[in-house]
Amino acid sequence: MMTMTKSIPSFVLSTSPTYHNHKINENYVKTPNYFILFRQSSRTCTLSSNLLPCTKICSTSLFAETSTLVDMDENARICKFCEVGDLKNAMELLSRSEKSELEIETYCSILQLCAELKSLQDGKWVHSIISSNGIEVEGVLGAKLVFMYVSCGDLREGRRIFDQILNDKVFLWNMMMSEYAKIGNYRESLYLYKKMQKLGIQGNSYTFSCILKCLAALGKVEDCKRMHGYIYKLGFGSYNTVINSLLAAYFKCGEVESAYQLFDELSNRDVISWNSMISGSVQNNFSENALEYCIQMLILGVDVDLATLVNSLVACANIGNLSLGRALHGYGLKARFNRETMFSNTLLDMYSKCGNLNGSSQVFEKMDHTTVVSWTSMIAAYVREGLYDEAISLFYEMERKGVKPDIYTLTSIVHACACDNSLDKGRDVHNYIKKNNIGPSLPVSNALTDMYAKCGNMEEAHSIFSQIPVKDTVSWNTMIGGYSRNCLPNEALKLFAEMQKEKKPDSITMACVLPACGSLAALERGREIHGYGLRNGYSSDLHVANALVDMYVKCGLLVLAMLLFYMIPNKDLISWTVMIAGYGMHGFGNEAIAAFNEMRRVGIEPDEISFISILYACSHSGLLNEGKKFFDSMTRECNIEPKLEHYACMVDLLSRVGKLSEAYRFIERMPIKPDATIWGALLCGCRIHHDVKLAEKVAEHVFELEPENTGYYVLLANIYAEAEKWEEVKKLRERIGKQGLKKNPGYSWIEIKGKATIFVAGGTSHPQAKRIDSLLKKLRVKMKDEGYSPKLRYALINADDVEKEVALCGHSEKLAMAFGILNLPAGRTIRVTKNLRVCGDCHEMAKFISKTTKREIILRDSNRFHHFKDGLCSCRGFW
DNA sequence: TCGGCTATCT
Repeated sequence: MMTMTKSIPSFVLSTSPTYHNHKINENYVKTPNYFILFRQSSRTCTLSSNLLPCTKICSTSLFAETSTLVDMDENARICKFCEVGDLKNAMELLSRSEKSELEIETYCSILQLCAELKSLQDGKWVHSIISSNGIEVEGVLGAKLVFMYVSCGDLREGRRIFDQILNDKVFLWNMMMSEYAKIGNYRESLYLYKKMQKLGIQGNSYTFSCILKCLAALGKVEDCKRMHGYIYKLGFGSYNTVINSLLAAYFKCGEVESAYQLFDELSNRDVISWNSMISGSVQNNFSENALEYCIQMLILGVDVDLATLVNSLVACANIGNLSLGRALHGYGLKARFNRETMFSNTLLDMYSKCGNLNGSSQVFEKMDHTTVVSWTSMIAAYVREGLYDEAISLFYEMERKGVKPDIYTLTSIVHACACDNSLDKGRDVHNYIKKNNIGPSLPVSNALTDMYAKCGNMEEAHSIFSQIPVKDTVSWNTMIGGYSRNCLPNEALKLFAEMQKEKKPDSITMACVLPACGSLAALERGREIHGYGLRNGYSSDLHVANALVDMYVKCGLLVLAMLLFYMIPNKDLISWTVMIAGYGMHGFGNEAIAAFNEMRRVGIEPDEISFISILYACSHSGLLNEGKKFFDSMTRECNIEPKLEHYACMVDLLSRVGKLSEAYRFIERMPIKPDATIWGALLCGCRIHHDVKLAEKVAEHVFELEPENTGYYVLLANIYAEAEKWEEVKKLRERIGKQGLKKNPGYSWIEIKGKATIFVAGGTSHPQAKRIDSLLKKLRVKMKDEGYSPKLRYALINADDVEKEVALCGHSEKLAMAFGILNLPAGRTIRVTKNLRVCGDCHEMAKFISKTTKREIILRDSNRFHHFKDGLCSCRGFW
């Protein structure tokens, strides 16, 4: 029954001798050579499917003598099956064997095979046989069982046995520790290390590599340093693997200096050490240093491997060093690394990040083997250049070529749609994802949330967001930022509060939520968030610093904003733009100009947005000539084509200073079609300068372009009212009524003790309504006594003067100011925010209140800030 | 060791 059907297979001879005695050696290699050899050979020789000829395990070379093996015992036969990887027969034989005949070695042998084949089921079966045979689980057998369970992925059961057997094998301890490290349970790994020390088991180089990795992952810098000393004390200082792990640990912890010092003192550097320096520097944003190490390697003639080139190319990409990137490209070609897909992929990405799309395309086209990474990188390259359509068509081309997109591809392509602001294309991709049953993954869901938010569809964005089972920081940030960006600041703040219960906000969260505080003028909330940032070290982040300056500007604390601005060490274009706009909003045109010039002096070139800021600042301070000069310098010096926003600023500027016909001509000569805001700016000027005739002409343009915007009808109505053309006011009201339009209601709010109270015009529902009313009446009387006359024209009602006064008294900004006086301690600044522009009568009254109550009033309207102090306003009439 | 998603300004 046991016959040998073929001649002796040669592969058996190459079997590793260590295999047979089942010694667990310390440095166990997961896929031993014999196994690979076996697999390769098995293609050329067929073995008897049933039973194999066996021999005493150790005498492999005497296979020929064993053609008749009837006398072989069960143990040897099982081991022989194991040796050739035939688990099925080995298991069968094991099940049939008498328990008294089986040796520990045999169990070990079969458990080893189970581990190699990762067959948990068979392993468990062997375990149950061992138990039912009454074999005590200890020593070598225990270790083997642990090894089997851990190898098959059942760490829990492995650990249970590990704890039972009280072993002193370093290998097994190392294995347990590294398994815990693999699943990210670094604490358990460290716990085992401590236990091991207590038992007096000396670690080896593997132990230290693993422990360093865990310490680094947990950010335990001091422990890493202690370990550093300990390693040298124990004499592991000459082990490259240990020292390289130490280098990696220092880099992981951000201890760049310690890593550099260690490397400097290192006499025995191998290529891994060098590569660690390069990749560690890159990880810590020291790409320049990384490239220096790379160059040193080349100079010293150290062998450069793929990792060296890949990491160095990443460094080139990070700092945009195209020339060195090209040189490394050349080096890689000579060394024939261009066959390595990873080399080409990195290269492709490097060219793109250095702004050389052509280079990317060339690399991509020359590649013999493209992978999904190559395609994704190419797609990202197009997105980087703003070529969204190209990116999207490349995505579908890749699809047609049968390359399956992964989550990187999908996030990239969804991002492309987001940048393209194209809801339709985004939906297509979303549908593609749904149709292809690509399970929702966190990054893709985040990207989809972002895409819908960027396309302005917050309902869809929220729907995706709410369906994410376990949200990460990015999910929350995306949603909060989406609300901020889409003018839903209350939703942003609400979600931020919700987030705090589940996830720790990071610096990006701050940058996402601060604009919401700014737009609500929610100073208290903004301050709280600022404090949170200070406590967590986020406020030194440039994005956060910029967002803070902007928030304080919009909450009316210009001085604080300035202070923070000047404390930013590395101001970027956005820092300057925020500050320039801030000066502008608060009526400090000359300061804005000084800042703009200073920005250019320090070498930061303005972009179109900073030009909007400076033009806006000029118009709000009535600086006509300066504004004209900036407008001219846009094209002449900076090569920036003025857009609608810039023209709007210029029309605004001309109109405010009373150059209405010049503004009209300016609009007529515009090379692009003026929109409603352009004509609206002129209409506003007509009101300031009481030009009814021109206003009527301009208004028709506005109504044609934006018939649904009630603000413009109200503006014209005001112009008529101020000219006391009550008939026209009435006609206009009818026109609004006929079109079913409703006037955008004016409301103002004031924050007291972190709580915002909102007032609407004529509102009487507030618990303090009576007190507010009587305070306003008293102030009105006092105003008249001191020679102020109410600006009755702003009442927009054709009624007698008393009625008009009553109507004016109920304006929301007055109610909010009065509420502030009644509820804030004496001398405290009153900060009121209004959704529309401040009314002229309210403006007058605010001046008076600031004088008579000796209070500073800071009123933010939809257009700018008004600082009232001692009866004067900072806007000096330019509003 | 390569590629992705979140942030500041009119």
